[in-house]
Amino acid sequence: MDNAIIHETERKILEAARKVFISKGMHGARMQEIADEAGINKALLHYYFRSKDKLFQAIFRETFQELMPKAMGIFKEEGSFEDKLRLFISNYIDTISKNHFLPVFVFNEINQNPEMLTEFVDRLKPLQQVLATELQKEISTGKYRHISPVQFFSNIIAMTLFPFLAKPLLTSAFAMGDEHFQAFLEERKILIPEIMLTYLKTEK
Amino acid sequence: MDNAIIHETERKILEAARKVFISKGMHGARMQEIADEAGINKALLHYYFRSKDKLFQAIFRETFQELMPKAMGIFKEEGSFEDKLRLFISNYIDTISKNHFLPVFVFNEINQNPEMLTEFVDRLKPLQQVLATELQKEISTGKYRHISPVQFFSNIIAMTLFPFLAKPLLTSAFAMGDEHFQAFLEERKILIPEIMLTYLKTEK
DNA sequence: TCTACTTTTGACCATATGGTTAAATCATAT
DNA sequence: ATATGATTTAACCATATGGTCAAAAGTAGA
Repeated sequence: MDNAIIHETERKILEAARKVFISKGMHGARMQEIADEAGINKALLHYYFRSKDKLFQAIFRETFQELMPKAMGIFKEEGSFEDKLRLFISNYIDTISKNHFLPVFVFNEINQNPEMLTEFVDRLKPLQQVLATELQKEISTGKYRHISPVQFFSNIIAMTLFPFLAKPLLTSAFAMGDEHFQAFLEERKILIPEIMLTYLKTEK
Repeated sequence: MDNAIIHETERKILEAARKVFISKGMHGARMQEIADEAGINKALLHYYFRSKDKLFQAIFRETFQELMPKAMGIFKEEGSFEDKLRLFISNYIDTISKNHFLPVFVFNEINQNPEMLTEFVDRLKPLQQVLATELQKEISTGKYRHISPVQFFSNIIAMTLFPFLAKPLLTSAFAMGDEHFQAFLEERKILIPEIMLTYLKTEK
């Protein structure tokens, strides 16, 4: 068996595990269901990944990275802070749109097992750094009023991710169909930056 | 046994179940652990609540109500929209502060089992109604620029709840201790209304 | 005190579940 | 073709888990 096919099985497992773990969570997921979903024997799961826990770790690592905003690339480019912010939010909404359930899954698992984070803390710093620097640059030129990086970051991410976290609630409370929800997301690509930038550019 | 003591047992069970369910989730929770936590026999759980599912329903109903913002009271009072908004956000932050883990728990369980919502949809409408009416009133007098109720609602709730959903992430990424996190929350009681009101009051 | 009723418990059951193992199948190099 | 090593499977295993049951303990009225 050549490498392509070896990895084929592993890929099928990861794909299936991802699907099941994300929709049922670590505890709700069943090894048998993952095996069925992957179309293989349950023992094969243990052949490739020693235990449920190890398999889960693999999936969690993957999904955690996906959820982390890819801001570095954008903010290191040329261009105005405003344009970069708009692009970042728009991209982020598009990314998560392809995986509506990522935010709930990741936030839930993190809350149930915060130690998992230690592994990622270092990888979080650069992102936070870049954002803080860029923001500070604008503030110190007097273009924007002062706001701490945590507050700024929290507001942007909060407004961007919330629709996905609360999707069932929103669609049921506001009687939205799927198309309506999509339009709602599109509108937010404009609205979120508009809200934050209006605040930043208004004299206190 | 008089009523007070009868209900004592039931209360102990609900208290224990709440604690365990909220920290481990429906699937992660164990009936034995709930019994231990309540200091009673496991069979008693089934005597008072027929099954794990029934017990969970009881807890979920309770916690869901707690998470739902108590905006009705505030917005039906006299006073300016702005004051009511500020009061609402401040109260909401204080409420959830006493139960940091409520949002993750509720959002996660809803996502894993959205049918649970059907029971609550009706109870959601009045809140949504009141908020929409109050907001529309301000918009139509020209005081505020136009924004749809869903968008307004989403932004407020998003910014208010996000710190609780992402607490482990925020505290680790921004190296916050518990006191720092508390101060961060306090600051948001001012910041969130300020951001939204600045946006609403700025000409497009 | 005796009786009827509710509450509480220890022991138990059936099943689900993560994990193991030994054998079978497959691929490949000699 | 055959031996060697990797991959895959069916059958098992030990344990955890939700749930039941019959008996014990507690309560209260006659």
